Amino acid sequence: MTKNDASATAPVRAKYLQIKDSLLQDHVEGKPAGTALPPERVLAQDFGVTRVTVRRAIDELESDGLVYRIQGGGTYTVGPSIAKSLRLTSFSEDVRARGRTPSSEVLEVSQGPAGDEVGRSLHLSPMDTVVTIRRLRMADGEPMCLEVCALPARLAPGIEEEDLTGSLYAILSGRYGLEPARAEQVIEATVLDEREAGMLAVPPFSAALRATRTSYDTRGGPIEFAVTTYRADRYSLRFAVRRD
Amino acid sequence: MTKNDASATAPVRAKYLQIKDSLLQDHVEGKPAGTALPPERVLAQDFGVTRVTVRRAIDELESDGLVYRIQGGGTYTVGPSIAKSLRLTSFSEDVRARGRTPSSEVLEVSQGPAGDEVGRSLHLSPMDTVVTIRRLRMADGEPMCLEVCALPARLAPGIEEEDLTGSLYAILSGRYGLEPARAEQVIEATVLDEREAGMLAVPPFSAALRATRTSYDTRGGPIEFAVTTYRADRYSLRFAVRRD
DNA sequence: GAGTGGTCTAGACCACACT
DNA sequence: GTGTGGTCTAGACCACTCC
Repeated sequence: MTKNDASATAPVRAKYLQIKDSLLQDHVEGKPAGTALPPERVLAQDFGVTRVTVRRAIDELESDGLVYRIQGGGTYTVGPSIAKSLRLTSFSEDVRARGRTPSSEVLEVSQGPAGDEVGRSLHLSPMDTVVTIRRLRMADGEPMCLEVCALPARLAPGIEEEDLTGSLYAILSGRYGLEPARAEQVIEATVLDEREAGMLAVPPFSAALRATRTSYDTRGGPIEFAVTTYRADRYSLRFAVRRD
Repeated sequence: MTKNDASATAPVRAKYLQIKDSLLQDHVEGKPAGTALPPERVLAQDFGVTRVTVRRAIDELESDGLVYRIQGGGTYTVGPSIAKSLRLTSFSEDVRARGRTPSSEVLEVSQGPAGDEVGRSLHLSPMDTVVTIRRLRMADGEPMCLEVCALPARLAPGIEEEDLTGSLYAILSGRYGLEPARAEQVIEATVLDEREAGMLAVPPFSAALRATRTSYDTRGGPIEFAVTTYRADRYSLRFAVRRD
């Protein structure tokens, strides 16, 4: 038996994550802003763990921007309006989390040399081969963003034959054992040209958010370089920051 | 004596933060990407602390996007190109951190009713009085962003008489004892109108990043609602995300 | 198997808020 | 003073990587 009582085959889920989920359900979700959580010492007793473990769970909630702590005062909920945190999620996951249905139109799948920028980002030589996938991504059939994604061809041989209308992360994980673990991301503002605006069904020269992301797998190697252009009228980035 | 050997008057700096700084200096800054840090157990011995404390320091570096960990493998630097994290910083601090000199032109200081959006954000009634400060902010004399900031008049009486060309956070902290501790922030893309573009010295209809921020002090109350419009050609947001 | 990071325990003391 | 969150210790075992 493992240290957790999860069923034999299920992967072990850390206690602090279980406690996080439990706190989320019992003391955060649906609560008005400013609702106090029970003291850490009480929670520790309730859950039968040490205070360190409870704190770990609350650390997670805090960095998700869901609660805040006041030293000597207590821990309080932030309220229902502020939610979405900065996790590495795929477009498909993102859209589903908002209760909508993701779909994609594949505009282009090609192979070719990485070139300068992509090569540098993926730790490849500019002449190494990458697979480039260009997609228009939609939520409930409404265009949301344009995505151009480059993968080292060596890491995902034969990916051109896959159904690329769904989650790329699911394919990378399922077929190639590549698990995205972290990413570096740059967010910029840009103006759409006529072609882009047409595909996104907005007036030309509309504003857009551009996210340029390099994803790394659990072993630390780069596996994806993607540039995603989001409609400014449908997408914004919301997060909590702390001062320290 | 306190638990730290800091000089008597200096505020105590937590060990894990001291260790973070030390690691930053000795094993991160200036190191090529992929450089391994010493094992946590070794660092613990070197610093004369437990492994938990060392881990805490490395947790910070990791959430700053400066290093990444591979279970069973080690801890490695991300490299020099990726840096800036998501801390709550003022424009002045931000610009200085980039080695440039901040300045501001105060365009307007006024008092009036909060109105709907501002009132809601600051937990005030729409009729409560707020001080509105509109500034053009510059780095080395070059216009970088337009900022409109609203404060509850009750919290900062007489702030109109202060010199507002510098850091607002410094005034809030120094004169009013208000210490911003956390904030909620929304990032959007927008297009500048002629007036805004003129002030920022860019062509009309250029793209811009708009950050809408509500800041809270250490006691949990909202103290500032600010909308900042950044030139897209001078500002981008760079950060690391994890999958979990 | 040896070494690494990931999680957890059972305490302790400090700093701060509230009354 | 009492209660809260913030930091720290000195261990332990687990999961994973690399050889």
